[in-house]
Amino acid sequence: MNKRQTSAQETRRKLVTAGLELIKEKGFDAINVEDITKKAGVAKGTFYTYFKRKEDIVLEISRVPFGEIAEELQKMEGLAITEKLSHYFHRFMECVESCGINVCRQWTRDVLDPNNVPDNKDGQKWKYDFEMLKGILEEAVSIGELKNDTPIELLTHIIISELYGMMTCWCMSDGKFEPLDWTDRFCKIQIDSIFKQYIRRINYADSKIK
Amino acid sequence: MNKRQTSAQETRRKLVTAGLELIKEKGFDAINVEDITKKAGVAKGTFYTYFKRKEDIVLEISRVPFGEIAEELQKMEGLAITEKLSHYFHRFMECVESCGINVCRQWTRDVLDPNNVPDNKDGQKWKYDFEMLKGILEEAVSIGELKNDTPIELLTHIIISELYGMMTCWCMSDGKFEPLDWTDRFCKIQIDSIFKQYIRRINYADSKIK
DNA sequence: TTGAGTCATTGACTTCTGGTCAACAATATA
DNA sequence: TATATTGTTGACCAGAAGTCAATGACTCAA
Repeated sequence: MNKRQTSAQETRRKLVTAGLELIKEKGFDAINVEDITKKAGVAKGTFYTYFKRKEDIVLEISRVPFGEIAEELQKMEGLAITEKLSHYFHRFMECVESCGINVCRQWTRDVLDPNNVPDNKDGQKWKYDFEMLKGILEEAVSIGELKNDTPIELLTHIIISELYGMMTCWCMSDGKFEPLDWTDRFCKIQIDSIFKQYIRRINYADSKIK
Repeated sequence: MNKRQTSAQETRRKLVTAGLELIKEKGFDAINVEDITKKAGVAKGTFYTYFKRKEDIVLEISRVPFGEIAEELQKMEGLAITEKLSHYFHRFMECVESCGINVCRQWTRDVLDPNNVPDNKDGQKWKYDFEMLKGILEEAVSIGELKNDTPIELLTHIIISELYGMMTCWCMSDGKFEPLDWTDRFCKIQIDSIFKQYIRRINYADSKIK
């Protein structure tokens, strides 16, 4: 990587960091592009070298924490799908909590923005989540953990719906309840209920999920 | 009602109708206030006689259909709570479908907008839904259908989370699946699972919810 | 070493739109 | 009929997103 590339990468990083801090603190709508660039120490126009729209920086913010979850799941090979999903739910809400309400609000608002049609089809946060979960289910079917007639697309939608429902509800209620408490008390029951009819594992009764 | 009041009511109605049509067709962000007022046949400034912010018209749109659901539920006195909720979920998604993706998108986006702090505390759509559901649960506890230690606030949050999760997911996937199909295949299982541990009814096993 | 080409950076500028407000006109009231 | 009230109007303002031509630091091949 030459000097030019290093410097460009550094500029991008500064923008993302400045953006995250400002959105966390004041909320997406309350700040403008110039606030971000000022904090990052660059000119306004530079923002548009790295992002097409003001909104695009929000997706960037989710990339790191959610990338980590994906890695963790790959290391869980062999574990029951309910355990993987339980981990996913748990970590998802952990990220939600650490990113804060303002960032999460914007993730969901952005996903619902009809103008948000990135060139890259996977550019939307929820599509990334969707593909990741679908992969887990497909693997479970392929190793015989789930029945062959499991409606993968539908189940994936259901799980995404649970996750975004929790996140949305948490934001709506202004962070009234503890996301992790929520996950513990609720998600596991739901995961159990969603999969009961499709699961094959003999040792299911011994699963950690109750 | 005198002439002035009648005419004002009519102007408001024209604005809501025009707004609904335009949002349905083009989406909230793609239209501006002048588009709405032009279609309604009034001047731009008139909009702000009736609504504080452009966003406020979206809440107005949900008032009629969701008001109807509330009325229906009041007529269901005596029925099991699972049946009431099943009806609620069903009718909720019916409204979601009939209002269309663009309107639903905006409902959720609006609920997540930190600037959306109407004077009237119940001015936010989700708070209306919340109070309505909480009322149903409270009644169920008072008549002994649910145990006294039922965590009403938490369960209400969970149900709201299910509803908004479904709606959000439907919008995200661009209306890919049938909302009512979703309700039938999924919600009933979830309702069942959410309440299982709190329900008292002897005839629960005979409940229509399976 | 050099100089032509590349590309990140800049910030003034354009464009758009949400929201305001003072003047006006239609209606109510005494 | 005169005065008060209140819905209506549209020019205007403010603010912010996004553009673009000029700049100059850096790259690389000769």
